[in-house]
Amino acid sequence: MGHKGEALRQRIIVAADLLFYQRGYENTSFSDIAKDVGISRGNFYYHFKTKDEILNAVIDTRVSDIEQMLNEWGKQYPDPRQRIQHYIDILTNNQENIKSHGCPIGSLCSELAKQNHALQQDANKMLTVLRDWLTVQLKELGLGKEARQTAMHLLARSQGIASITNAFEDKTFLQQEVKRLKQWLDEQIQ
Amino acid sequence: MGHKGEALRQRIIVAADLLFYQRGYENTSFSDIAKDVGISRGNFYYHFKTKDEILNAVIDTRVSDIEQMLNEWGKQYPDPRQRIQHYIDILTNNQENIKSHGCPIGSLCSELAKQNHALQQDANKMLTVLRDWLTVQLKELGLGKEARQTAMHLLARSQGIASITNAFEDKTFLQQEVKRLKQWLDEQIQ
DNA sequence: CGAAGTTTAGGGCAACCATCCTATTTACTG
DNA sequence: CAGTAAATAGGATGGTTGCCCTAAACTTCG
Repeated sequence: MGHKGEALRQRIIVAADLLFYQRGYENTSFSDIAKDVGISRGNFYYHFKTKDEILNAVIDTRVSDIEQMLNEWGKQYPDPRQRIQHYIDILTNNQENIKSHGCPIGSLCSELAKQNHALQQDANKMLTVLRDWLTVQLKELGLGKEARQTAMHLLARSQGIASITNAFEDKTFLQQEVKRLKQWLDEQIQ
Repeated sequence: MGHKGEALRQRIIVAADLLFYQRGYENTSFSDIAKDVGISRGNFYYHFKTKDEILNAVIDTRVSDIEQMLNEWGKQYPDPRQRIQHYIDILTNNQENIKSHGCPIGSLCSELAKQNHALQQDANKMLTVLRDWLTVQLKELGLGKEARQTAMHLLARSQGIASITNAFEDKTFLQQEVKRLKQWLDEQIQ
């Protein structure tokens, strides 16, 4: 297989990723993606034989993007405290998108759960990667058995903030909640 | 208009409500609802001319159900503290459904937001009714200007708990978080 | 160059969906 | 009981979707 096909494959994944986020998975058609990439449906089908296949590719990409980001933070920031703060800052850094489309992880998991989709478990990997990473960070900060539970709590808080920010289209709320969440974090790890 | 039609109309709304919750709005067809009610599509169309129309009816029903519930609590429980605890208990009381289908309010708002649906604002009413009611309760408990912000925080926490419970299909997590949320509430209003 | 493999385009198909339409049955009223 | 209105059934329609198929164009390499 030539590398030209591989490059196009990547472009398709990027376009699909964005559309799935903005419009949802079911609400995005092959034609929508093909149009965005600027190719024909036939060509699209050459690269991805089913819709599940491209969803799978999008999820895989997202998971490894997350893993890479967390890895990066591990190298850049020696203090787990700092790393977790960067996790929370994801909310602030993406507030415009969150306001318009919610959390890309949470909204996808929610949609797939509703259709009992076969790839629901794969989508959950986006969450478990974050959960496990947060657990490690919290343990490094001296938390014991409760680290995992606290990590889950952090996930839930983030999801809640994204949901309400999206529903009310209110970035101010997001900012308030981020501040509150950071205060709470400081109290947990002194 | 006879009252027979009105009764069927109600049955349609109930069936649609449930299906929208379990499968999502877009993922539910006229035929699905008609089949559940046990009527033909033609009859269905006699009662609701468009899909938006039935969504509208479902939202209206949900909103007034919520209002009625809150009203009831107002009469039954003299202490706002108690009332808010009942709000939190909604999570526990519906944990099985939340595990399988998420929060009926949050997941609908999220879906409609993704499609830029005309009724998104109407769906938000389910949230604003709760927010405003929580604000009143918190003010009665002595909170001032921060009452509204705290109410929003409560909404977000609930949404987050529902999202993660649904994604991980983990009722234990829901129970842990409810406990935590009640502890937090106690700290806010002493 | 020329053959074999890779990539692209786009027409076609069966299924599904929201909606429309018409015909029939049922309920109500004078 | 007759006639009008309400209610029900289900076929028809036009649009969209995921997916299939075939032919053409392009790449690669002996």
